[in-house]
Amino acid sequence: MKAEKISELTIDRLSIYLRCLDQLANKNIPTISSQAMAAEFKLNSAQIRKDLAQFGEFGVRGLGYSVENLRDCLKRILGLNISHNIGIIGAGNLGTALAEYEGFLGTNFRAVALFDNAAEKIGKVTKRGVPIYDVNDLAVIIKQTCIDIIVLALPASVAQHALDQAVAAGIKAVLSFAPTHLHVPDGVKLKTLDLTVCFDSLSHSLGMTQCNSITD
Amino acid sequence: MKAEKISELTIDRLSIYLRCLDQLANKNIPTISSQAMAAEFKLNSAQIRKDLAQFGEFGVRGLGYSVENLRDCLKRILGLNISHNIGIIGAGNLGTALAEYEGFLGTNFRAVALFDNAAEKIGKVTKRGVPIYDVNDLAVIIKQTCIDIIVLALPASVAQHALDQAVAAGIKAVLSFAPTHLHVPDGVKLKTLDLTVCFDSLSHSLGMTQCNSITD
DNA sequence: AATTGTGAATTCCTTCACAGCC
DNA sequence: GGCTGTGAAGGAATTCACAATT
Repeated sequence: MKAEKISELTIDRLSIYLRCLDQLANKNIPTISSQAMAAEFKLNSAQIRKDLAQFGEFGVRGLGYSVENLRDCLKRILGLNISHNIGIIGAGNLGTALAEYEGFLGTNFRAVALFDNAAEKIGKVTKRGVPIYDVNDLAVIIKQTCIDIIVLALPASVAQHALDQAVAAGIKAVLSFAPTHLHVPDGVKLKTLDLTVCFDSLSHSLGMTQCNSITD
Repeated sequence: MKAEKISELTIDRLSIYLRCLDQLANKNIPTISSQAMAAEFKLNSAQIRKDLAQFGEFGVRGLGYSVENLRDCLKRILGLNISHNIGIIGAGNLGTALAEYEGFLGTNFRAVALFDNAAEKIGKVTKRGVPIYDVNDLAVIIKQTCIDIIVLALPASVAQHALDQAVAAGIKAVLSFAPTHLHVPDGVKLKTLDLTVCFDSLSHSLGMTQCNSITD
């Protein structure tokens, strides 16, 4: 195991590998080689080995990897051995949908709070029982309910302000859906899922196919 | 302008540049240099120039770029001169939220249809009036309503099947929220927004800060 | 004088290929 | 024999630095 800085791309792939291993475990496959895994899930075997090797020597030469063991190791590396409570700022359509998101079921992520500034929303709960708090109480609720991940599901214009409040309250991990560039201090991890960029990119690809016929 | 293959990263940045230019246009700034733009929006000026240069010579040496002109050019490159109708497969929390997504307002993307297989949902409309169709009628509705972009907002287990149906109906651009690897034929553009990977990555970053104190 | 567009340099990521090990 | 872990090679993306241009 090296002390080098590990790239974001590697971390994202660990999550993919873990998903693959979960499927293998469900099929009661005890052991798998990087090549077999690469073939089954359309990956590159060298990359799997390189990625894993950055965290230790999990494999056995001549045999491959123990599915169960590797799964446990990846879970620990990804911090999935402990539960995470998620707070979502912005109780609009997207924020509420995320609070109810079925994809959290069976994982150890749990949406425990929504925050908004609209008086008519504050105090209510979602269908599944996630309470909506006043965003002014952000810091208090974060502490009370042990929130360690904040999701920003609000307009770009107010995203930085909400982010600053979350950071001031001690939050170190943020997922933003706001289509804008945000600034965070060192030590705070920010991921941005920019739907505008996604759709623009799809729009571009559609234009490409047209250009072939128009020859502009 | 070169005929080289343009990277996805470049396209995604064009979308960012366009957003910046929109802001500059709002401030009635007629002209901007790559350096000024880089400084204002925390970008790299050389990268801006390289990205743009792949599509033509939009700037004037000594002066910079015309905000209005560059904006129009980027819109055309990104295919934003024409409107796009979006169909969303999966009328669950996420799918419905996307159909109502405020971020589409003021753009030329419009969610025009939801698809589901749950009898109790089919035939209804969302608050903003997006109709929910039977997913079996996918091909017909795609043609009728001129849908050119499909969003997959359904469980991983059924995503590939739905995708295949959309592709069979002639769809060339797909955004998937399903946390699974999907296969598309050549000529079809697929973007995957994997929330599982995002949260796992955030979880990992939280673990890192702990390691500093525990020194494991 | 100022700024673009771009070759060269650099950094980062992926893939290859094989020594070392089981 | 088969597979891992890894140095080396190859490729891709970013950044530098400057000649060309207005």
